[in-house]
Amino acid sequence: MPSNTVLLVEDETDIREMLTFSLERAGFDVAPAETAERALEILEGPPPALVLIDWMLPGMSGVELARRLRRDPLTREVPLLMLTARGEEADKLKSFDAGIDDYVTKPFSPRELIARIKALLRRSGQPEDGVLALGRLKLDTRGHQVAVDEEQVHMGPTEFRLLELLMRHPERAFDRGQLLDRVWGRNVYVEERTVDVHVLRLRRALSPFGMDKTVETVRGVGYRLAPQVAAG
Amino acid sequence: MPSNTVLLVEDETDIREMLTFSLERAGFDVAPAETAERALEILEGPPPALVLIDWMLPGMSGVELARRLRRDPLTREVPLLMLTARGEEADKLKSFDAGIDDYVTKPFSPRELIARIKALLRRSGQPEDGVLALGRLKLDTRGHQVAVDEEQVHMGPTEFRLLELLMRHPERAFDRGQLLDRVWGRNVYVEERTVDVHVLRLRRALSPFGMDKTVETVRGVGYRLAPQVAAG
DNA sequence: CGCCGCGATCATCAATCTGTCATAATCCAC
DNA sequence: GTGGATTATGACAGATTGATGATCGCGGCG
Repeated sequence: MPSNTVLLVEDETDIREMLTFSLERAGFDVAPAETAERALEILEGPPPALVLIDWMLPGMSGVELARRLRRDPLTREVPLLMLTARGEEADKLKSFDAGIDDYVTKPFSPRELIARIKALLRRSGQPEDGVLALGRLKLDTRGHQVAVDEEQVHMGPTEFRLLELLMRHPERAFDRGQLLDRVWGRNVYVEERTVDVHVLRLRRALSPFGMDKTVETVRGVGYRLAPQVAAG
Repeated sequence: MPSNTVLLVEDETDIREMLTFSLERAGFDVAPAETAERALEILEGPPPALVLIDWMLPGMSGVELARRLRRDPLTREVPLLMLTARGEEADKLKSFDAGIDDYVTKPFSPRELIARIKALLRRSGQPEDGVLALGRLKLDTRGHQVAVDEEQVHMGPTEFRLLELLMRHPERAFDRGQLLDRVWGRNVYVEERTVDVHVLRLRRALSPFGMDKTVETVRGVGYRLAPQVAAG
């Protein structure tokens, strides 16, 4: 992880201080800016891990600031989170149009905000929700549990995420690099062979149910869900 | 949405007191608020089972308050009932647009109001009598009592609310942040690890009945009700 | 006051999970 | 078949994460 800093752009002093407090409490370094202009100055330095922008700002608006960040190659990939008091569709659209990754509507709990930030940092990936069912396999993302024929299966967190990814893309084979990116996270340095070990562990967890062949090896490539399972 | 508390937002003192009386008589806990602003303050704590809002309020209007509640992830699912003096179509539409679940036109009889409230709670999956039953577990939201096989179980208030939340969402796993928001209330700065301690206390309270495994740990995530209990 | 019940933290211990190796198994092309 | 390449496995040491017991503080109540 590069710079653990969150650039916070918020003009209202109370909110800015409250957020600074919450963020630091959550282990982030905070670079507070009162205006978009000040934010741009700060951005002359090393890019932050994430930018948190209030929608309403004196001077340059939050949206305009967002647009600029997106135009600059140096900040193009920094996740943007918008704070807004209104939740109207137009605003949402405008924000996403400006390249916002997520937005939080006031009032929000600091905890919720932190959760969103972490989610964003973890990856600007797809949201997860619901029950994935494939053949005898059932994976509940909400309840964080896996079952074969209604019977609970225990596995570690990594194996869970691995299985989830595979079940979300049943027909597809992933090479180890892709698995590392999508299950472990982008900038995590882990030996590719480690994937093998976790696949093994996943297979072990499923084998008591005779489903150890659920995850197939694609020699020279990587792994995928077995076609008959994928077919459901 | 823990507790069988009704959040009542009504500026006219007479009506507010009358309603408070009726509601309590019907077995609800009541959190009265004179203004929308005050209501929002109350909503910093654990979410109520239902919100009853007067259409006309000084300051922020009832509709605006309703909109806010709908935007907030924590209150999005709480049933909303609007009180209005006028019954015009336009108003109705506006209310439903704001996410109101039902509305009652003044003048109304307390009996009718209570009936509507119960209907709403029933529809949103809450037991009319305030008793949640799951397997051997029985939790009375009105009497604030828990029983296993008809036998009383003693536990602290926090453990009670914790169990209530879990029983209301049997299939779901909550992370510590969510538990803090929903059981303790938002904007409450409490160490996440504190959740562990209360889970421990809840388990202790249940263990004399061999139900200490009722609350399961989901490693790396948080806690949930054990599936077999959830199914029961 | 001093006792109690309850709640929040902290320190510490225990359970599991993780990433890597080294080594055995397999597979494929020749 | 044989050899090199690719995977599967078992074993480990360290790192995380959860469980637990003890402690401190607060507000209610004799």
